[in-house]
Amino acid sequence: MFIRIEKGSSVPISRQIASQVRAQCLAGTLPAGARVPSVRELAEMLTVNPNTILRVYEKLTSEGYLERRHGSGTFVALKPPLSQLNGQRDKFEEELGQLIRHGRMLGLEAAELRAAFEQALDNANISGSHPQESQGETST
Amino acid sequence: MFIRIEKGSSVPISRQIASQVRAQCLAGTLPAGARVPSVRELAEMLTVNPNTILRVYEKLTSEGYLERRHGSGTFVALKPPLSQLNGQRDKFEEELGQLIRHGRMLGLEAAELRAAFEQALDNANISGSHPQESQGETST
Amino acid sequence: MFIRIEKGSSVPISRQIASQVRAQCLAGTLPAGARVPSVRELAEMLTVNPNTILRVYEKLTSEGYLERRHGSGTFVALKPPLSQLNGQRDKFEEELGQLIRHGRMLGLEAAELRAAFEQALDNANISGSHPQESQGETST
Amino acid sequence: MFIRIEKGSSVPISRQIASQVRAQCLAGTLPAGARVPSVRELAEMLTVNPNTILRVYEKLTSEGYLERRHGSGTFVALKPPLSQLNGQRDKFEEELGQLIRHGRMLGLEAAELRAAFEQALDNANISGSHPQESQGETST
DNA sequence: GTGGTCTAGACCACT
DNA sequence: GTGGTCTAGACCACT
Repeated sequence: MFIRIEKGSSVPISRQIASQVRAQCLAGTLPAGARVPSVRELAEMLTVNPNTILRVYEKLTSEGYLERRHGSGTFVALKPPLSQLNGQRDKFEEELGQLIRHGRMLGLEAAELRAAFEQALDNANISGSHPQESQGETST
Repeated sequence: MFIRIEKGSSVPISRQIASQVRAQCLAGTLPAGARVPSVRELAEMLTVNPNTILRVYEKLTSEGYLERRHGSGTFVALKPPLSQLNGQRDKFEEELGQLIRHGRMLGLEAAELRAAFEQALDNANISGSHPQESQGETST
Repeated sequence: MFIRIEKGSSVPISRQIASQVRAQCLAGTLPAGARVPSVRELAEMLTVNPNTILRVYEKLTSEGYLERRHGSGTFVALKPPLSQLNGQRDKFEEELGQLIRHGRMLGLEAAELRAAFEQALDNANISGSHPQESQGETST
Repeated sequence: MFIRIEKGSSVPISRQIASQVRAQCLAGTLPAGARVPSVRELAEMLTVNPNTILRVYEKLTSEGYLERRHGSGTFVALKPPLSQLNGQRDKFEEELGQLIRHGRMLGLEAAELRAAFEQALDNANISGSHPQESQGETST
């Protein structure tokens, strides 16, 4: 399981972890039935208080994403709440909208915002062709 | 002054307001010396408790964005901390990166992310030419 | 932490508390890193509303005197703004000057002012030798 | 009438003026029956809003310090509330005590406080002999 | 009218 | 337990 924590962020660590686990369950990156790290393992991996991880697992279990099997570990639910995928994506779009409005308020132009977006896409390690570039490549 | 509050958001109202005012001060949308709505006015406009607004104004004053003049109102500081503009933009890019990684985790492809981004740009009322469209323009 | 509130004073409670905490941070009476009472504790100790204490802690945090750690308490900043010590002392002298001019306007003579001053020093629990007394000491 | 305003002070201008006028009435520096400057004159002298002066005069009149005679001006009351002199002096001592405790909290030693006090006395233009100096002079 | 201070109390998030 | 956010409302001070 890959989790990335932004320690400086104003978003609480527990939420950062929870939303990333949720996303990976919904996207299938964490396949149904897969075992996730134990509370202690993940706590150590992220250098976070084990209690924090415990709360996150508890919450995600109550939400139907995970299943805790006493003595054997924590697993991605066999039937994760896939119905929530669209809701999560809607929320994603909503947040993207807010963030872009914020960028606009900071005086960033459409072109600058696009540049930042493509940069961020690259950093997120997505290869997919970029419109401008592919256009240039093919037409030239 | 234009402020948009997302009441459902997990980001506290006060922070939403604060970051929007900060951005507008830095971008010059709120020019130095301009009077901002009174605590009560803004509270009414946003249907938020006046105390919440007061706290925001207090914080922004301590940060150097605003100036409160007893009995006459609250104003954009004559010398707003413009030096923070770049820091704010860096923070914006950082947040954009986080959000896009989140979208990726939700299984969204680069193309889908781009579509969502352009949609959000449109909604943010930015006309600037879109790559796809510019293609159309050149081809015509 | 020792705080003394003059409830009858025209100086708001919150400012009285703030200036005393500031002074103790600068003088080292409250050593860097030390834990200060929780919002609720101090509120109870001083029989003041917790919100008032919270505001004070917020302000002092923004000024760099304190650090709040969510869930674990409030602490004297590791690097308190010692640079402000001289400024605070200058302010002290300025206020002393104002007060003494006021005493003069009330018709108090230099001798009376000195008597009041020595009395106040005694009450402030300072042993340091008094001019008059030291005279006695040297003469004995 | 001599009034000194500290514009940077956190004490409102109106209170600074009021307390100085009160003190001068009680001390007799402003003798009973004496005419004080008109609202406009004083406002101009102190470059303060006339409304502020008006409020001060109103307040002091209601307290018995001044008398306003329509068409001819404002005067020190023929029978100013001298009974308040002791109360004002008590208040002065109380404030002196608070201030000295504050100085102590700032880490100032008794000797430093005394030096500041004598300095302030000098600045307040009081000649009265200083204990230390006079002692030194005579004994040496 | 403006902002400033303070109380009271609810509910949430974090360790 | 800790701090964080928010509401509701009183009363004061300043222009």
